[in-house]
Order: sequence, then structure tokens, then C-alpha cells
Amino acid sequence: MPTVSHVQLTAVRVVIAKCQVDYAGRLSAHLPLATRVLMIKADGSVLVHSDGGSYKPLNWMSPPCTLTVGEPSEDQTDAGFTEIWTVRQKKTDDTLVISIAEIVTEIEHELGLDPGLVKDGVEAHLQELLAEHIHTLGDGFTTIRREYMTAIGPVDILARDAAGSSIAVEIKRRGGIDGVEQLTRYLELMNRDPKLAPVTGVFAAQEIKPQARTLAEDRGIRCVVLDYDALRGMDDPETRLF
Amino acid sequence: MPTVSHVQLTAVRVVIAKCQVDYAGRLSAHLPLATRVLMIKADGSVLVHSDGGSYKPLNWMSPPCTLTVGEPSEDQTDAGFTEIWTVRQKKTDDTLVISIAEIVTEIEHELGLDPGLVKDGVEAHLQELLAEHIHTLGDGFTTIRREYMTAIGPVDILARDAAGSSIAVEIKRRGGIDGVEQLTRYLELMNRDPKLAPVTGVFAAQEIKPQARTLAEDRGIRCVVLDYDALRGMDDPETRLF
DNA sequence: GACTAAATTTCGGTA
DNA sequence: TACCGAAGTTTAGTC
Repeated sequence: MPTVSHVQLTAVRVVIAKCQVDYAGRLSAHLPLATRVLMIKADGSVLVHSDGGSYKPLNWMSPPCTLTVGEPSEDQTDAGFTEIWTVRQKKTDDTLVISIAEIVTEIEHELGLDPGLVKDGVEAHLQELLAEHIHTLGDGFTTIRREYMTAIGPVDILARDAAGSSIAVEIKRRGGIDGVEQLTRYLELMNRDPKLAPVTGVFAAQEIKPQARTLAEDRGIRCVVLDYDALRGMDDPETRLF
Repeated sequence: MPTVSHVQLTAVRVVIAKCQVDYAGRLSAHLPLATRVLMIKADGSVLVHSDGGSYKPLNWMSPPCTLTVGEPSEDQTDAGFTEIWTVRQKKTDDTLVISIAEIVTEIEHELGLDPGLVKDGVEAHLQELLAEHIHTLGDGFTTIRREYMTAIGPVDILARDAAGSSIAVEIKRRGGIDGVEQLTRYLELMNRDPKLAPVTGVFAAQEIKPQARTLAEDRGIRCVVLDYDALRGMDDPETRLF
């Protein structure tokens, strides 16, 4: 029976090692023996990275989880493995087994709490800009409310056109079919409300997929491609052209 | 004017450094000065990790991109920065600037091509199993086709019930509203085809969200919770119970 | 806590 | 290559 030591880290540890990885949980996955980067974070989570691809690891374990380092069995030793790391998710029982053949190099350091990320320019900002410059959708348009609440969720912008009719605007960065469906649900519901009806829809996005446009127009929903920079330009007198 | 050296790596490099990070591209993002893990992959992509959270980095740059290491300006030097890393996406012009205040420790190693991941047990497998054991949906059910193509996309399974009526089955691991909408679109289209109509829908998932169930049943779509292990058990004679 | 929608989504398959 | 849908999605926000 292999001896086992439970590892409690308060620091991040990065190991470059020749290893084999096996995951069993929501699916099964296997990584053959190769040299990879292993990152063990302070909360016990583990990432297995190759030296290419995007930010997604080849394999990983999300917190909360525990890492246990055990000795290899006789068979595993014969196969060339020196350590067996077992990472287990506390709730779901998912298991990640990293069989180490050789640790090439490693570093470790205490990082401490990260101050966190500050973002700007996401959908919320686009919504703010469009609400402010709703006239770009048509002369005489006015914004009634942003995030107008309905029973099934908030409509991004509720507006009125020059004739006083209600307009529901759904805003997306990338306009796909899902967004059209979302707006359609809102329109169905709002058109049952005599105080609002008739409500027409505007699907506004920085980019509208062809199928989404087809679906939207088939349902009488107007599609508008938004120019983020232009909206921002209108918003900022310094960058406005005279 | 700061001197600049372009870095060409064929190996992965992991640096623990006190740094500040600024991203400008599809959005703007800022990370205040703190100690973090920086991973520079062989393809030039860069990840900025904290020591907690899940596998997603705080900030990153996807390949193809190039890393340029430059010297700080006088102001930056006064602010305590020793190196300025600029990562630039080739096509989109997204820019990630990592201002290094102090490199704590680092490792570097050549990894080589990864053999890649082998997966088993995703939606495709669930579909395969259900198609084979379609009678679990009802006596006399038969599978006509998997991935039955329509103009708006493939229906997971097209089947017939005992009476010979068409059944469209949408399979999800987690059944949410999106899946119901997807199936609804297919049903609308298929019911226009006299050779198929009338087509009824079955929404099959390992887990069905209450709101999705409500929406589905309101539209006359039957909901079925799938037991992956039971289906697999039927499939494998060794684990079948006698 | 459950659920919904966004994401600098990423990733794989197909037309 | 563009587009579409899945993902061990993750993450943030709301109810």
C-alpha cells in the first residue's frame, strides 16, 4: 500500500514535468505521456497546459478540490512513474490523476489576494451609449427605460418612436439566433400588455450573423449594426469632428 | 527612446512577477500592480494567472501574436517598472501590455508537440446510446436517422412511435431554455413538410431545468431525463443485470 | 441557492 | 474559411 501525503498549499506552484493525465468525471479523458506545465493554485485547483493553444488547459480540476501525492504501485514504478498525483473534487467526485514520470523543473511562490480586474466596453457600455443616443435608430426616438423589467427578464432598452409606439431593443455584441429568440419572447409577452402594445423589436449588435438576421426579419424584427466607436465618438466631445 | 528586443520562443516560459496589466482590444481591461503568474507559450500566446479561481486567466492574449520586451520610459522607471512587455495580436490589433515591476522567479523548458486529448462521454455518445435504445422513450419507437438534416440544422434524432408518427428528439447534457427553443425551431420547420408532419418533440437531457421543462411542456414537448449510466449499462452486456 | 445570460468565450465539425 | 453549436464551458448578476 503506497504511503500518501496530503498537500496544503498557500502558494502557487508551477511544475514542468513529463506526465500522463487521466480525468474521470462528467466525461472521461486521457492524455498520453508527454512534457507539460502543471500549475497548482493556492485553492488546490490544478491546470495542465501544453505550450500551445489558447488559454484553456488540456485538462484541469476546478476548486474546491484537494491534491494528494502518492507513491506509485509496483506496476506504475515499472512503467517509469515516480509520483501519482490525485486531485479530487469535493462535491462532484470528479477525479484527475496525474502520473509523474519526471519532474523537469519547478517554481513556487506566495501570491496573495489579487486586486481583481477592471473592465470597460462590454455589452453594458454599449447599452448605455445606445440608450443615450437612441435617435441613431430613427428621428424622434426617445428612451423610456434601460433594463425594463418584464416577468421573464429585463428588456435592454424600451423606447418610443416618433409616432409614440413602443420599441423593444435587444443589444448584443455578437448577434446570433439566441438573441433573436430572446427578443421574440419579450415581444410576445409585451404585446399582451395593452398599455404597451403594439411593441416592435429592434435587434442591435456590433455584428449580426446571417441566420440571425434572416430569422429576425422573418419575424418583423429590424436589425441594426452598431458602430461602437461612432457611438463613443458622439459621446465624447473631444473626439467629435466639426 | 527605449530599446526593444523581439522575443522568439520555442519553449514555454513561466514567470512569477510583480506586474500591472493593461488590455485594449474588444474591450479595455486593467489589472493593478500585484504578483502574478505569467505563462508565455511557444506560439507567443500569453496567460496572466492569479493563484485562485478556475482555469480562466485574469487576462491573456490568444495566438497568433508576438511578444516584444521594451525598456520603460522615464516615468515608468520612476513608477518602479523595470520592463515593459507588449503582446500584440497580428490580425485584430488587440494589445496586452504587461508592466513588470519585479521578476520573482521563472522557469523555461522546451515541451514539444502534445499528443493531444482523448475524450469519451460527451453529447455525441449520449446521442449514440439513445438512438440505439430509442425504445426507452416508448414501446415500438424506432430510430430513423441520427443528425437528420434540416434547412436550419441537424435534428439530433428523428424517430417514429408505434403509430408511425414522426418524433424529433433534441438531446442535451443540461437541458435549458436554449435547447427548448432549438427544438421548437426544428419542429416548426418539420411540421411544414407534409412527408413528416405531424412531428412531435421530445426534449431529452441528463438534467432538465425547471423553467425549461415548463416552457417545453407548455409547447407540447415531452421531457425525458436520461440516465447515462443506465443507457451505457444496456449497451454493455458485461454490466447488464440478469 | 437556483437560474439566466454574457464571454476578449474556446473548440470542433461542416458546408 | 465562415458559420454553427457544444463545452468537464466559466463567470457575473439577478431573483
